[in-house]
Amino acid sequence: MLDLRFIRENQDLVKKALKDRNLKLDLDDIMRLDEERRNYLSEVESLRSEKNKANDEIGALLKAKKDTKEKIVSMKAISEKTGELEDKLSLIEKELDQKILTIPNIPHSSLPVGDASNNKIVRSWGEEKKFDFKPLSHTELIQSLDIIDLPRATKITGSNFILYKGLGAKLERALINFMLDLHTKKHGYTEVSPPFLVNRASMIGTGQLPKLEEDMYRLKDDDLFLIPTAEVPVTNIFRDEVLEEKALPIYYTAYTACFRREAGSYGKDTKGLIRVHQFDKVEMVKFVKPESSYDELEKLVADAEEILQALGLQYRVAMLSTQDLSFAASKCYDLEAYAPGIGKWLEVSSCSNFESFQARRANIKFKREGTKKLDFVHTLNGSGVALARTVVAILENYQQKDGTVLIPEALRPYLDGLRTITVNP
RNA sequence: GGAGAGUUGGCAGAGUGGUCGAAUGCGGCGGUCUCGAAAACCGUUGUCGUCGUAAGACGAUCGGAGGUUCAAAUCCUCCACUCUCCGCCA
Repeated sequence: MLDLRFIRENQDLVKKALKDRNLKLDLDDIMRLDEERRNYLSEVESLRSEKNKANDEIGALLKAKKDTKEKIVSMKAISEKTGELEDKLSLIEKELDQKILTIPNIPHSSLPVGDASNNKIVRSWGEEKKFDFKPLSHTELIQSLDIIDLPRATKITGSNFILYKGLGAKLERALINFMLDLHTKKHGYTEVSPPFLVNRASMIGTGQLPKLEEDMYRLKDDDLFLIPTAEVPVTNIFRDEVLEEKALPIYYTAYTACFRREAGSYGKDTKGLIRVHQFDKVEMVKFVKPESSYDELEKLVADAEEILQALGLQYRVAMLSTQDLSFAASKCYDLEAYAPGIGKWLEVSSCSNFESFQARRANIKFKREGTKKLDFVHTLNGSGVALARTVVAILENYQQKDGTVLIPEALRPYLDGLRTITVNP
């Protein structure tokens, strides 16, 4: 969330952000509410002050063994009046708190303004694979190789779930290990393995709630949520904590399954592995000082890109436009790998700087050395990378004329040196 | 799942209805002493908010949310978490 005082003092900036994001949100209404709140607050606070004084006086009278009757009567009156105003104030505060949580982050000034068609391709890597045969789509490949069984996954759970089999399952595990190894050994991340279920406070902390509740799997009896991304548990590691300046930056990487209801997206990418309710992902999360967060974003993107490069997958990097940017982010790059079988660019990574937006919600601060000052950290995260779609890209890019799939060299050490995916026995 | 005990400032730990934002100890910071350091002594030491140019004044905060009361760290209810015992269990 944004700081209320910041909003108050920078209303034009916030209004521009809302406009650039194409959001209809009545900021004036929120500002009116804030003014009302502050008016009530002053009144309540001065009454409380009176009340505190009266209370002290009663204490003094009691100690001196004098009569307190009169004082108690007058304090009762103050108390009643205070109570009434406090009730009104708390209603206003509740409404205001809710509304503030619906204000998105301010897009960074470098972003293209407009809808997704304005996303800017900032660079590309690799070349389109040439085939001397007609490349198959991943849906055909997983069937013929018998490495992923979608009908049975649907039987077990429902549509858009995945059952990996044999080399399919091994490929998945190899990818996870390969990515974690690269990030921990080469990029300086510490591996963490967090819970896959989180509470409401964590979901609010990273910004999934209150806005996206219907997109989340929720366990009603416990009011817990299945994580849509490791970003949620990992960022919340430091919720309500004050970090030491010298501890920053902190780099974490985590493998988790990710669960998404994808409510309202029926009919879109419903076949195959592109849009599924559960997928594996290796995520990178950073906690950094504000002054370095944009440099850290570039490094984060490079870390994700290196995964795709090592896998030999053609990809491009898109800087998201203001309307394509997620609620909590101020700047985001998407990595899109090319899938020649279906002829599509697949979003396999999303790397964002949230500045202090999440840190403010989750209350993650750090103490600057030599000062008493507490500052919010900046948080970033990026997929490094998301798996189901990466599997699609690998299968479609590395397929051979005989219907087998070559295994990218970087993965072979994780697959006992195996070179090719052939039909599952 | 059942029974019991807890949750207080950076930490330890007192406080069971009224000058309690909270004793005391440790730690941190500043100072005295010292060539320097240690020890000792003195002082200081949370966070958030409102008003204010500022100095500052005031308010909130004793796990969270409600309630009782003129008044709550203290009493009551619910919830979360921690510990002990029992049950179940990968």
